[in-house]
Amino acid sequence: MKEKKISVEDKKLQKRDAIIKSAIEVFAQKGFHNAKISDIAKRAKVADGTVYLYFNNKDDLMIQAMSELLTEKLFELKKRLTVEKKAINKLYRFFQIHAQALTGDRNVARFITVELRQCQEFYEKYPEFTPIADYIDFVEDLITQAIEDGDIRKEINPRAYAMILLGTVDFVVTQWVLGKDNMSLEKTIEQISQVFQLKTALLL
Amino acid sequence: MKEKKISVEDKKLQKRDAIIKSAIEVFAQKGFHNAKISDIAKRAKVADGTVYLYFNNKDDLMIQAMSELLTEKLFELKKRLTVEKKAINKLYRFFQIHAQALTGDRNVARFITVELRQCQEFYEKYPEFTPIADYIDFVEDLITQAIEDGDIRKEINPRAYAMILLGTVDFVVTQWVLGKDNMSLEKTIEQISQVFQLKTALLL
Amino acid sequence: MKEKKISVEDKKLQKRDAIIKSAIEVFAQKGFHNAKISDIAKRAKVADGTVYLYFNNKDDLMIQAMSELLTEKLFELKKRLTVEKKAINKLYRFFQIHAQALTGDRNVARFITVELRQCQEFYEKYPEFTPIADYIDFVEDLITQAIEDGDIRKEINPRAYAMILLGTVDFVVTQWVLGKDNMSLEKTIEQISQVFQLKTALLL
Amino acid sequence: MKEKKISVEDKKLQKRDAIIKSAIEVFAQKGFHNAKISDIAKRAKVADGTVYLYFNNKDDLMIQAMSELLTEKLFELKKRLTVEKKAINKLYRFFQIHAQALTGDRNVARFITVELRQCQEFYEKYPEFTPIADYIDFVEDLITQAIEDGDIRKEINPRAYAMILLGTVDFVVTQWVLGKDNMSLEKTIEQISQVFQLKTALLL
DNA sequence: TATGAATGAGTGTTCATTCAT
DNA sequence: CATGAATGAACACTCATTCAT
Repeated sequence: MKEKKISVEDKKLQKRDAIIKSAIEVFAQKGFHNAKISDIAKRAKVADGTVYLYFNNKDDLMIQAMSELLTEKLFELKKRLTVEKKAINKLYRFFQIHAQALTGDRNVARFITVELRQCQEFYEKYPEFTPIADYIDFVEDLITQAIEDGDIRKEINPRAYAMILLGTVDFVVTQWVLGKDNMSLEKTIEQISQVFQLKTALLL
Repeated sequence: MKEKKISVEDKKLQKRDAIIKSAIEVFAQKGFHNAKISDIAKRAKVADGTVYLYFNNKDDLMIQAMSELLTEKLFELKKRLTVEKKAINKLYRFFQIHAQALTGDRNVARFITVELRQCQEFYEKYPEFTPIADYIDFVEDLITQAIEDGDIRKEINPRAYAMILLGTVDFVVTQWVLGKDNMSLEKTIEQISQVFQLKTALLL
Repeated sequence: MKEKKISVEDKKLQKRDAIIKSAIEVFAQKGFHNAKISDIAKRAKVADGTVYLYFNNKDDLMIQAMSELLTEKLFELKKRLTVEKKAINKLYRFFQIHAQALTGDRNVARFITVELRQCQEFYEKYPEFTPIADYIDFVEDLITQAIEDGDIRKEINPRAYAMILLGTVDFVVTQWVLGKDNMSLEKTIEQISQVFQLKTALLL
Repeated sequence: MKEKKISVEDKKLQKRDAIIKSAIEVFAQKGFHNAKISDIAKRAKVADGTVYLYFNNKDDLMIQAMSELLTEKLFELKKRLTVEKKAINKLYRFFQIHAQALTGDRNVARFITVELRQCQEFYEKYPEFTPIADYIDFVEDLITQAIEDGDIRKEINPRAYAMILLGTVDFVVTQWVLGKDNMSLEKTIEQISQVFQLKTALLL
């Protein structure tokens, strides 16, 4: 009985996860407005109507898909950073790892850099939806720690520097996603990374 | 006679400009996909069909509106930078002026930071549409000059540094546009500017 | 269970048939270009979108409506001709029955004589759409048989004679449909029929 | 003065004729509904608005273009038939000449066989528009004369026989225009012509 | 007369959402 | 819970017609 119940709930979760997974893929490939619920349902192997058993509407699906994707990516990223002990080192690996994480899947990269923005409607409708805030907070914390460690000058504003780092990743990945940068992404990341390290070396 | 001719041509230009202006406003407020041609026409005080006398279709209107806006903004920006003689100074004023220019009109800011991205479709359909490339090139040139002037270390890759600068502006403005940054835009800009100047002081 | 299943499938067929029926009526009354999908949908008592569940587009609906109508009419016609044993008799009844069949429904008549032609676009787009070919083949076969029976002189080209017969029906019905023939359709048919019989009597 | 006046009127006529000529060409090529006034105007080298100085609207232009074309064709046809003295001979040459006249220009043929029909709207709106009636009357007269000459049996109804002849031409040309008849038009015409002559020989 | 820029009504088609089964 | 057939609102774009010049 118990097992059965669990199995039923598992099925529920499985179905919801399948839809989220499909949604991320389809939204990423086609963009929010060009993505069709029926495409997402088909890919998740459920009926169109089933999507509405788990999500209120297309907006809701988008928001939940994004939240989940970003949460997951941030979680993975944090895990990979545990190998570094010092905040300053975590910081400079963050840049590379974050960029490389996106490089692995152009669709996901597109989803995060492009789609995430176009949804002002969402931000207005759902003010609690603050997907990038967690990233900013995380990086800001690292910088604060590095300052406390004496690895970054205390004159530097942590939030400001966080935005420089995140903004740069975002911009570079966007240019790559939109296919407007002839330089290879990896090479660009490397060059920028060097600039940051040059500067930071001097910031000590 | 001559005046009449001019007046007719002026009217044409006025009408086209009015449509472009409306398009920028409506696209910025609603986003490309939610913007209706009839809204744009109404705001420009012309008939729906008139839009199609000046533009091939909605895509074309979007692209021309963007191109014109970006060209105009870049032109203004360059003009304002002429007061500075040294490249390094131009560079550090660029950041502030560019950000302030966007601050002046939230719609314009949203248009450039948000809409400009969502149009991967455009970039695929119209590869000749490279609106940000001019900005990157301009900043890159300034950096190259500053390096030649001996004001920035020659180890720094100009393109990489250009992307750091532009990416940061873009990110900050985006956060402001999407209403997710509680700090005032101006203050953020100021703080980031200081970080850059700190670094660059050390870059000498 | 079984009945339920059948009933569902029946409903589907009923809906498709209702749309085809409406399409024939509306296309016949207004002509292809002036017929609105919404008119057809309304008459079939379905939503506009429902039409697109059963047909790809307006062209497709037109082609399928025509095909179905012509197939059905030809089937009925053949059935009614079975009472005649000899090909020559079938042939001379064909003319009358075909004409009378059209007389029964001016809309159907108009559809077949008028709309069938205006669709050169269709013939170019969909070369496999050959609605009248079956009619010509059928009549040609009858004539060939009549020749073999010795009821029509072997000097007569079957295809040529088939076109005379079909062309005449078509023309007469067209004149009637377009309301340009004051003589009653029935009377005209009768008179022409006599001419054919006169001739054929002599053809023996 | 007088010459000038005439010249002005000539210009008027020239312009009107140019528009009619263009209309026939464009209507024939694209069909009534797909033909654009602007296409016709461009081909006639006048402004769009100029068309409306000579014709009330698109319908009117269509009707006048058709009338003029048919009148002209019938006039030419009658002239070519004057070489024959006997009605019966005129009759049997009519079939060939009429068909050949159409063969010369597939667009004109399409115009007459296809477009002429689809305009039930016209026939309803403008009952005085009876373009084919003249053809029927002409052929009917020839048959009546042939009967009077003793070349066709008096049992034959002239109107009925006229419709057989005209219907056959119409059908054959239509099949050719719509590209559904593999046999060459000329050959078909020849074969049908033989059938008629066979029969008529016996009608004496 | 002649022009052609401007108009705006008109429509095929899509797709998020619902609900009877 | 799950389905997927049905719905119908929404919208880009066309083009016959007008009218100020």
